[in-house]
Amino acid sequence: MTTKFQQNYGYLFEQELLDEIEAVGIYKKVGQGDLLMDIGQPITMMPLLLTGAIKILREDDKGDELLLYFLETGDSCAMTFSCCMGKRISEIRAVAESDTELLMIPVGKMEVWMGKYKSWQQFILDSYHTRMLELLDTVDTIAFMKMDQRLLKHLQDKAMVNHDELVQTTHQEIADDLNTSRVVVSRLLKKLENEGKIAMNRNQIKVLAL
DNA sequence: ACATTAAGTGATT
DNA sequence: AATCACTTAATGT
Repeated sequence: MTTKFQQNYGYLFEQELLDEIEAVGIYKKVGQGDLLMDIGQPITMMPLLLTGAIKILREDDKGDELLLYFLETGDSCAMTFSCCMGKRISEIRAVAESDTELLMIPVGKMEVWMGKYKSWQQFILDSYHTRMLELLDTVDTIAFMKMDQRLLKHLQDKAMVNHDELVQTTHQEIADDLNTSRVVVSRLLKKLENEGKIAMNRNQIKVLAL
């Protein structure tokens, strides 16, 4: 665990901060599909991803989900930052996209470190910035791209975060992530297959056009 | 062999 | 692009 942490974050922080993080951070391992954080839940810890990936979802009043973006190794969750601005309730849901190892930091510490370590402050601001860009990208995607393009992009993203062009999922799951119906996904996937961009089998899709 | 779950299809809005 | 109402195919027990 220590080595994985050093590998991904070692170059970011000074030794003193690294020591503090290792002293106070709680190592956690979660399996694919595990719920890490839900809407309305109080935030007490902020995660630093060591391996794996997490998907961040929003939910509408009817319980329909929409995927916002993925978090990968080296990322943290921007929503946890806002809890330092007074609000301590999560606005999003976080689900493990794959088996994931995390280092959980108590939110109290991140406030203290903001003042104490320049490198930490920089890390938080950078993270916030990249999350913001990710979010803008998905807004663009939802607003301007047609379903077939969104679908292909989603598959490519999924292949990317899992480091595997073979995506293990069902049409229904994809439909949930994109907030559309399974029938539509099935039809568009068939079209993509005919175009030679993907190959399909039950429960798995191979992304050929990366 | 049977039940369950995933995926395909045509028609309608 | 969504929904309905099936059908067909793959898989688990």
